[in-house]
Amino acid sequence: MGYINIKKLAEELNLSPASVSRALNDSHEISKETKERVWELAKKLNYEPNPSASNLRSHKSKTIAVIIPQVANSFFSLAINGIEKIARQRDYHVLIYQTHDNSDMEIAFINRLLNGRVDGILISISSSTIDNTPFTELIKNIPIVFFDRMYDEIDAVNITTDDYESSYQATQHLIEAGCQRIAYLFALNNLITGKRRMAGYVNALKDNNILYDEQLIITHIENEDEDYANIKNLLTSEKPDGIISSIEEMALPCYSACKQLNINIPGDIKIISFSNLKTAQLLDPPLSTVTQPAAEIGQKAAEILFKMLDKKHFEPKETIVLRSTIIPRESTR
Amino acid sequence: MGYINIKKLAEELNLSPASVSRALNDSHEISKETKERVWELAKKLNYEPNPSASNLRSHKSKTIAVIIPQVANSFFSLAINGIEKIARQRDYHVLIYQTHDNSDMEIAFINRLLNGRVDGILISISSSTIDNTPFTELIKNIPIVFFDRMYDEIDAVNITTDDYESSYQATQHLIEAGCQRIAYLFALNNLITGKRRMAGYVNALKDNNILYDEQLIITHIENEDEDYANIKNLLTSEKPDGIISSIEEMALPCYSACKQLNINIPGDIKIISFSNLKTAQLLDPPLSTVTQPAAEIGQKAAEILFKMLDKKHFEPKETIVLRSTIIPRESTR
DNA sequence: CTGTTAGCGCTTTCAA
DNA sequence: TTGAAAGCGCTAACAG
Repeated sequence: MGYINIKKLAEELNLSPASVSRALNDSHEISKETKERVWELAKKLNYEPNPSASNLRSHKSKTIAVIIPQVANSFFSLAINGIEKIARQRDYHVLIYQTHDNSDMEIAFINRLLNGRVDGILISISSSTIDNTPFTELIKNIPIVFFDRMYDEIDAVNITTDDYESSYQATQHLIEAGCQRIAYLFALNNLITGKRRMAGYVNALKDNNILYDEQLIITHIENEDEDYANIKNLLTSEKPDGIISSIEEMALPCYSACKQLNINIPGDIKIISFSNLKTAQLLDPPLSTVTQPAAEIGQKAAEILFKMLDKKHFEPKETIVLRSTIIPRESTR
Repeated sequence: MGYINIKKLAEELNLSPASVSRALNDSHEISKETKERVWELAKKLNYEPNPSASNLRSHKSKTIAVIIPQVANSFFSLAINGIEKIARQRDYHVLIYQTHDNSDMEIAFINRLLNGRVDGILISISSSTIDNTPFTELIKNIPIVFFDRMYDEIDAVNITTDDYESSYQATQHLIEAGCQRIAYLFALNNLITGKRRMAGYVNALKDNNILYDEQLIITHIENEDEDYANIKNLLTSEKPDGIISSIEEMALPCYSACKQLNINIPGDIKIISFSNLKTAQLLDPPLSTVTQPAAEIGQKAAEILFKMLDKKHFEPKETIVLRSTIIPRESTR
């Protein structure tokens, strides 16, 4: 196809190309009957407007970009799901970019998107990001919504979950279950997300008069084997009776380590993790989780972005907080 | 940005826009020193070409589309991972469309993509697809590569896995483990993928002189609750001692049902499933799997598509088969 | 309500 | 090796 264009439609209908264009875009300055003649022929000939031409002229790409660390991740794939749903409702197209937690890629992607390829950007920043200065400039040039992983300091539109509160509650949950030596698997430490989760843990300990012990903190590193070794070491030398994992990716090796060391879950140690694993209840034992409303976060982020695009001006900066759900599973065993 | 365009670069450099364009595209009819002058200024001014203008004129969008049933799925998210990797190497952009297994959406998406928005399409067709006639036309209009879920009958480029062989081997594995009444959880029944997996099961039974029993087949339906009820019913009334699940989405409820019915895995029943779950070994008990090389399939599909785009003609129709891995876990218990 | 004209930013002839 | 000119298909501005 593509052979059929507005000019041909116009000839066929004895109209000017401009009128055809207006009719196709449902302009109010075209009579209803003309519109219907145009629509009928367009449909009959299977006409699809050329997006490049339209975009070049109108400066609207009907496309948004999603920049995330990784697609193959339970949270992000669900978020994309939500985003795509909203985009489709609006007849928008969705571009995907993976940073693999490399913040340079992030900046490079955005710079490549400032030329009109997309109307707006949804981003979850990489955990290696420290310097936010490039972003303070970028968000002036294109509508951006941050979701889940965002900056603390810059004035942007953010969609996030109640990281502090849910982490606090998860800790409280373990304490009420009798844990006194609760270890914390620390990740996303450059991000406000990670800091808040940590703070929830620390404050819950304090409010329960349990001493914070640095020896019980393991910080996530890139290397899987080292991570695993560190966790194993923690389990043997510190003998915690509870563990909070701030990411799914650390809870799973922790499970393996417990099995290997013959540490009984939840008898010897209780584990709760931030996780969106659909199969959590089938793990051995079922994994207690802090589950984020991932798809809803994606949807909400997309909705806010479209609101910004509709209004043709940038939204007053705001942060929307959705609530996570704590699902304890120890009892089911 | 976006304010800086070729015309401005040309003025600044005392060159014609045409020469600047040629230099930026590394044309061989431009002197090396001119190219370098252009590149230097372009970089300095952070120039990014307007993709709409470029595409409108050159009919190259540097964009591919990925049409899949669902992002939030272990196989497809890994496949996207592989696709995005190759696309980035080629400086291409990746659009994502979810069909939610609705074949009408599929056709609608493709029709919307025939207007130059993308240079090529990677597609995994929906399991509800029966009629392939729209596709026989579509694949003449744009380069398309089918991956994992494709048509049997049409002459297209396909990337797939050894569904028949791996299913045969999985069945053989259960038989060698002593199973005699092996049930089959049948899905993707409209697709050649599903048919081949079924055929592998049937032929393995035959080659081992085990009677094929229709009562042992459960066909996947959309409704989760009904699926679950059917599986439970199968377990109680037919008492199989082995189960092959042709998709992950049926193996998981099967696990739950066994637990609920106090059927011991793998003591009373052995289960193996087509699955790409990274956490398979943490399930209770560890899940024996037929694992597809998901990311590699995505990569390969993208590579072939780019080969088609490079050659500017359509690839001779071919089917590339990658091998799945069978991972038995019963022994680890 | 409809037509005419111009031009978005780029690439591609054709000519020098 | 470079420049001038045309035009991809569409829509916005201006007329009428």
